[in-house]
Amino acid sequence: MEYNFRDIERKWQKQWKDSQAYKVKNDFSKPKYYVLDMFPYPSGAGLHVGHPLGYIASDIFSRYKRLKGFNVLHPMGFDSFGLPAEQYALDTGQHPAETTKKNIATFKSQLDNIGFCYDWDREVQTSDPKYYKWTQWIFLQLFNSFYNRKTQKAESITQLIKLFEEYGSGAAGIAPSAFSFTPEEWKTFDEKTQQDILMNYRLAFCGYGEVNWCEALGTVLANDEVVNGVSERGGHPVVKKKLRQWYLRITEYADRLLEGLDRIEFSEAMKEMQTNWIGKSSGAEIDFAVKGFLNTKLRVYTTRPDTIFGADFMVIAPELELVNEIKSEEQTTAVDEYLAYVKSRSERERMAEKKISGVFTGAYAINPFSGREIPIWISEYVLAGYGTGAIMAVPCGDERDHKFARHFNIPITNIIGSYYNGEEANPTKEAILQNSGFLDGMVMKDAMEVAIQALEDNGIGVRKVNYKMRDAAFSRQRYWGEPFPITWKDGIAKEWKGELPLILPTVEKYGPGPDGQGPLANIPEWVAQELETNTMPGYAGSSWYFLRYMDPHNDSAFCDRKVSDYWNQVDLYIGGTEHAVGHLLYSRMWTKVLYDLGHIGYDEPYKKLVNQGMIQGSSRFVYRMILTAIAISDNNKPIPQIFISKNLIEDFHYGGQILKEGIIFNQLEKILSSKGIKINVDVKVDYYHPNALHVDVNIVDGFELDIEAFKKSKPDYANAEFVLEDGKYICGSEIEKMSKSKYNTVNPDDLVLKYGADTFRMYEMFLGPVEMSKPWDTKGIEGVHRFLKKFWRLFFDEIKGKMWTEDEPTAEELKVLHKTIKKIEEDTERFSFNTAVSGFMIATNELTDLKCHKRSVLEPILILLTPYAPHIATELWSLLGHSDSILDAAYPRFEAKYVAETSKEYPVSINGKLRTTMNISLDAAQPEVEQLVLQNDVVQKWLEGKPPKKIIFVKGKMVNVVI
RNA sequence: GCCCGGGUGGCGGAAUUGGUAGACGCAGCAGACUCAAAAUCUGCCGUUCGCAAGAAUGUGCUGGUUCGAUUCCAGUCCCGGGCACCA
Repeated sequence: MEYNFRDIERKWQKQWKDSQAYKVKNDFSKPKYYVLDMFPYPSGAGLHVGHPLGYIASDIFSRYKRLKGFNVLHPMGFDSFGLPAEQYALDTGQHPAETTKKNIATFKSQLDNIGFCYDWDREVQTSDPKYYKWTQWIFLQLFNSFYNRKTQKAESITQLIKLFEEYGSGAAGIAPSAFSFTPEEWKTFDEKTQQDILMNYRLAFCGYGEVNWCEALGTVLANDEVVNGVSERGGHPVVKKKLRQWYLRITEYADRLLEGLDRIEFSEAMKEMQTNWIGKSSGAEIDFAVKGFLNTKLRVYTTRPDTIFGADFMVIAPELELVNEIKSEEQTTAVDEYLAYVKSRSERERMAEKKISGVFTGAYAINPFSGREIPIWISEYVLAGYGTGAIMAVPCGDERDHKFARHFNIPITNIIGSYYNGEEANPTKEAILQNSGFLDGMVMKDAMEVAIQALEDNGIGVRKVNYKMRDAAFSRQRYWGEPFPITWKDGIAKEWKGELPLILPTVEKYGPGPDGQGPLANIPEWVAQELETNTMPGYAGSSWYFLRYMDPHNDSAFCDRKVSDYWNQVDLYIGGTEHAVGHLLYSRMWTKVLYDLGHIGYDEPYKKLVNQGMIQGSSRFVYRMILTAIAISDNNKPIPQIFISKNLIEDFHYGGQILKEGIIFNQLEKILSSKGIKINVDVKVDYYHPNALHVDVNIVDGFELDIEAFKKSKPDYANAEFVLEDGKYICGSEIEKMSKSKYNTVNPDDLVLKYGADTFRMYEMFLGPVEMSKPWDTKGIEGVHRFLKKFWRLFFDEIKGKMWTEDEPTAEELKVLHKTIKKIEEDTERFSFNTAVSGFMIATNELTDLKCHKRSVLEPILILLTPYAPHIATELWSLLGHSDSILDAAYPRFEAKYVAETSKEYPVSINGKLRTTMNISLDAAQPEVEQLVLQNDVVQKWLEGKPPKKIIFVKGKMVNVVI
């Protein structure tokens, strides 16, 4: 009986479905384990081999935990709202709901092919009204809450009103704002005023923000859709435009988001990225008077108030209102020109720009301590959203300021003496201050406090903690997203009074509404109800989906509290680093809000996070010659497309001269002359290089092109001709992102069909560590497939049939078994799936060599294999005569006694270089080992009769003789 | 530009805590079985020198710490991810 994977996999996938083998019950009596994948966005391109990497890892771990006796929740769903579906709708006129439905069906069938243990009854789709009902509900929780700084948590907005009624704007816990009022005044305010004030505290609030506006497309663009100031699609100009936007007040949670990192198992890199994103810093805000302006102050934020005497110029963000106010007459033209330039620049470009640019405003700030006049500049490297949007530049201490000063010939004040070499800024805190007025003679880090104190005492500055993180923009001028359950009347935002969900209406026109509004503004009935026309962004639904899986059909709550208490935090979350800051921070914040409001019992969603690396595509190229300049057709026949094999490209011409002796030329002449075409060898080609075109990697074997398949791939290529090397067409290659447009995607379906799901699963794991990015290469899959066939042969021989016996195992066989149990268990626990796969290979090779076919050895290994290759394991388990399911078998226990060793082949080094090995008892101590080693021939040869300086012996590891 | 990763044979990778670099697999080479092929099995396989024994060299690059460095430290180059409206 041979390993017929197709039948086996089909049979068991059906059996699992029919028997509901992966149904997960909310059975509170069992210990739980929650494994979560970052759910996919169901793109039209379908699943490629990069997607399942994390899913296979999580599936293996889920099945492993199940074997260990846990009630395992391992759900899957779809992040089905998003921009690409809307763009596709715009392009094709199909409704996003339709295309999304189709895409999800494709994804699901592809996922099922791989044999995942999902309980599809728990599937969630963020675009499903039954789901987004609760996204809207949570949004309203945010809308109706504020952050109480005293209690350090979210509380109801009615509580805030109570505080205002009782204590006014000065109530404890209220963040300072521009409003200041007494309880009596609050009561006299009209509704609009009250609501405007409350809007400054709501966790979901409305404000104004700048977006990339493209007039020609009538739409807002993402930063990566803007290239060099124009839209990627169409190349239309893009400018900054202020629009009313919703925001989440995530900044109030900055400290708790930082603190929470100490309680969760994320990689240090991930924690660092989040910490840097939050960007907590402490320093001071300082108000500088502006020369000639009585009531205008320039407020800067600095982390180094100790360097205030070294501030040689100020830089303010070009978009600050202040610029127009203070610019001098002579500088007006220059400033306005610069503002126009900055308006066309994306934030990304501004930050990445190496070239120094800026303009002097003509105005001067006054150093409050020395009275020195400091010129005020504008430059794109200062962004309005950071701090106050203005910095005091200290060139001797900050490299960017230093370069700026050098570039514009601004004199540099040295306040750090010999710490500054005149060439490079030095950001030290250890220097003793000079030229610094009352701070002279102090060490910088001590001067910090003194400076802040002086600022506060004189009322010109305050101590300030700042965050780089900004409040999260939470609205999109788009159609395919959750509608806000909000109505606008007389400029007041109110909770929509209907029953949730507020259904996304069907539209005829997906195009943007008037004045930069979203497509919903085109619907008269929607506008008539005064409903919000923005929709929520992609991360709304994904910020809380882990909770919905626990209780997916609950119609009266987003998740029953008893259920969320049971499943609790996600024990293991697997996903890509590209979500390091966005999604992970947002969902951490949402969890904290839900916790604060008492809806769930924990404030961190994910206990442990494992990052999967990205699988890159290995693209293949063909090289097409351009013959129009040199080919002469004597009878006006069309010139065929000619493709040159990769290593011949350079062989065609040299210095513009066609090489008549070249390999290409001979072949080319043959091909062309048969078609009545001649090459004009006298034409000089100044520049000649063939076009490199992406070719579908699926019709390339390694680097060799399948020419027939290529000809069939496009009507254009049907009559193509090829210049070959050694009879083959060799393609070029490059590692790129896996994407449909690069023709480098590989569909898992094809591999499953050819090798089976078990082979595919194990091969994806065998490629390398899950966390690491690596290029996909289908070639090696054969090896894993051969391994499974070899494993099968331990049980069945093609000719002899059944091979297993009931014999007692030998010590050697037991050693293999227990070594394998240890290896697989340890590797699985530490997510080292690639080495686990090789562990299975080693075990199979060793048992084959030992001719071991004993049930008592094979059965435990079969259980170990189940999480990795569930189909073959289940089939063999059943063939071994079991009627119960191997999915719930007892995980084998490792027993050290079977693998104990008494001696070791010690490596013996001379001066750290390995020279020989010696078998020495593991009990042997230093003196005994030294004696043995000195007697060794090889060691004696190296010693040349001299005594060794030292002998280093690490028990169980190695011996090193130092001479 | 800033933040975070990564760099080891022809290729994917292993070396878990500073202790035998290259496990396992792919590709390649030689052989067995076969009319032949497929499948399977056996052996070789970092580089250089050598018949061999062996020696030298080798984990992006330059230094350092150590009896000993792929592993730790400093610097540097290259590649990937993120930088707030792609998901």
